[in-house]
Amino acid sequence: MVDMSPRKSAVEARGTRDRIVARGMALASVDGLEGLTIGRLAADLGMSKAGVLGHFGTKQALQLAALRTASEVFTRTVWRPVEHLEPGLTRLRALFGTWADYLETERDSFPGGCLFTTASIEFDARGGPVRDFVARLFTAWRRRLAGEVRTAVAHGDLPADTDPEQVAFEVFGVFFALNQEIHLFGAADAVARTRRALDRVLAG
Amino acid sequence: MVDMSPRKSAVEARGTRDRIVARGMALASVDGLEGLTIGRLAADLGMSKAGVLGHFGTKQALQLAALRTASEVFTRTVWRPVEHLEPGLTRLRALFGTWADYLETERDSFPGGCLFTTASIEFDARGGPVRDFVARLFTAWRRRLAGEVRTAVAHGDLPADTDPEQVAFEVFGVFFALNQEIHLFGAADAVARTRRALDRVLAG
DNA sequence: CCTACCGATCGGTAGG
DNA sequence: CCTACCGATCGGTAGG
Repeated sequence: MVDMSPRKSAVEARGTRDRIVARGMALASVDGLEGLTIGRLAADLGMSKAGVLGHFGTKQALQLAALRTASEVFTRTVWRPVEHLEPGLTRLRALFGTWADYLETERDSFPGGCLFTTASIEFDARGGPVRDFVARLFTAWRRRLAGEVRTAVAHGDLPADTDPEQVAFEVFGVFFALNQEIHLFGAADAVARTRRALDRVLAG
Repeated sequence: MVDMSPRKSAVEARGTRDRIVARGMALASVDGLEGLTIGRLAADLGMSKAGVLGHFGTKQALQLAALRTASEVFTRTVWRPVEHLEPGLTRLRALFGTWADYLETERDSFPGGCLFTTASIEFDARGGPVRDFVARLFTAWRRRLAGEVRTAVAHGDLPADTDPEQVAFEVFGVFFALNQEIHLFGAADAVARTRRALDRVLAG
């Protein structure tokens, strides 16, 4: 571990780094991970550019740090609260609820909308570590969601001929639509529409 | 009409403008409408920056021109081919086909994926004319799609209690998911998944 | 963690 | 449609 400053302790440096990442997530949510510039981030935080960049080395490392932390927020606010629930349809529906809440209420962390959706659109036609990381996140969550569906089928909560991957594909589509509804249209009835859409996906 | 060049006729200038817009659409599809820079566009076309910008005046006008032309491509390749078909479920299903084809095969025009989806994500947390134009496009297409659903209901092709706006919301979600499937994942079975998803949306 | 700096590129303009 | 240029900002580095 390299001490980044002669003036701040390791604990203080860690706190500064966390503040940078948190602000970076919010800025990237609005302007994209490329639109997230070191200069604006520094000005926002009252720091020098070198002070910001010193914690990461490169812009790409900062982008990856923002995505990694955002994925921890997602895990904490969407997956974790339903982990203790009874496996099957109960947990699946609860998951849909925390997911919709995440898109609706995480305005402080992601004022410009879901950072993963933004990053997916922004990097899907490029190569490199950021694109790979985004693809891995979506793949992992798709797989996990399909697993929840499979469990619900095994419990007899959903028809035996349900295709878990197909359901997962459709559920992601619904949440993409919800994200647009909230941020492009500012629609008030977005969550009601989403709930109906998800019910239909499950009804098969 | 102001002649932009002492050396090119108005017809030639128009052709140049068209080439700029076509290349701009492709670049914006990959790097976004902000990532579309005058300098790269000029270098790509073997022109000077001033030569490019002279046709539009500002970058924002170029962005709007790219979106407007892209919307004409969309109308020509998605809506127009089904206009002559029998109104109702037949036309609706044909529309889904041209739409999926547009996402799958318009790789020359939009190598980085659907420009409207990109623009929606990129501008949804901002103000200004570009955001407004994108929102108007989506609103118009949502309304038109809902109208097709309403027609299908009126023809007895879909249940009387079908909610056309709800169906339109879900259909857009499916196409967002298809766009990701193609460009982030490069998935081969994306169209089959999409067809199944759309069937389920219509089955209600 | 800062100041001071680097070359490259940004959107845009003047003038022809 | 071009050359030549503007101030601002980009990511990043040197050195402390």
